[in-house]
Amino acid sequence: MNGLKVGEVANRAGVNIQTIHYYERRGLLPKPPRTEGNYRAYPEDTVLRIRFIKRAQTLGFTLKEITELLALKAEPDTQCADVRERAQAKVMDIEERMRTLQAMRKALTKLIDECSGTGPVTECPILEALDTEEENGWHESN
Amino acid sequence: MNGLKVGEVANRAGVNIQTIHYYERRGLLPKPPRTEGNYRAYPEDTVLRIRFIKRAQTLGFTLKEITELLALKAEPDTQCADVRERAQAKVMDIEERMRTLQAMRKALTKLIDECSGTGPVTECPILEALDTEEENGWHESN
DNA sequence: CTTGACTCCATACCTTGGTATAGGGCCTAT
DNA sequence: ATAGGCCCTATACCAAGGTATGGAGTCAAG
Repeated sequence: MNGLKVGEVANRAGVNIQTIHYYERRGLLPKPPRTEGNYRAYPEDTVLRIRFIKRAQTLGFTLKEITELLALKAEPDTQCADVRERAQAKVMDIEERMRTLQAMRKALTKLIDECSGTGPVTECPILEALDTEEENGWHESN
Repeated sequence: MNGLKVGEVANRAGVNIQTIHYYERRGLLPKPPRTEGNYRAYPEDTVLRIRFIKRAQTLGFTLKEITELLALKAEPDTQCADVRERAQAKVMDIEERMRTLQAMRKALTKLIDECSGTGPVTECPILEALDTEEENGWHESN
């Protein structure tokens, strides 16, 4: 009997079984052939495919995007530039999220600086800002 | 009849009605008194409270954390330092997320630089890296 | 008195990436 | 043949922050 059982794949790839089934449902893993007893019999390279998925996740790609990357990879007509484009779009996306976080951090540290950290909460500039704020540097020069 | 109806509050605060009910269920808004006909009759300051919540969200606080901030605010014994502490913790949290994004961006731009953007996808260094990568600068000096 | 706008409540649905559970079947060793 | 360890499917559940829907009640105007 050639092929790995799901638990074997899960062990080797370092994910759990449900995740593998989930990826199959999502279309990230092709449906493997079955044994007599209806067990999935995975080809060896399934482990590599799962690792690919996991690495792409650490780079910030969503499962939906990874599905697309895998499709590009499988398609022989794909140009390398197509992949590069996705990667560049993802960088833009990451930079956008970084800008949001920077704006948050800036606004927060400003409030923290204004707060002596002493006295009752009724005079806390942080809460006062949240109560009445009109303008706090969010909009210009974030 | 004193008190605002939920639709009025929603309009003034710029959120929708379901959100207000949701905040009430979550404990972010106190349960308002009811009219004869069982309509919620909100005090005026409910609008301010909702705006407080929305502003805190733009600073990165979750609804759970905002619930705590509101509790601190209501508690007369609270020291300003308590609030300041939350804000500082949130800054740490934001910085952690920024580091994650920076690591992603670094790894991605490295791959993009290695990719000429020409040729078939079978030779794409980006996909190759995802297939076989052992070490890509994620761990040291992120 | 009826229509339309508003409100009530409970419940389900959405996204993303899984995890958990129940009730069954398969396979191997003893 | 029976116990233990796998595996199967379907379904529900989790975080987070809402959004949507359905059926019923309320209220003011015409």
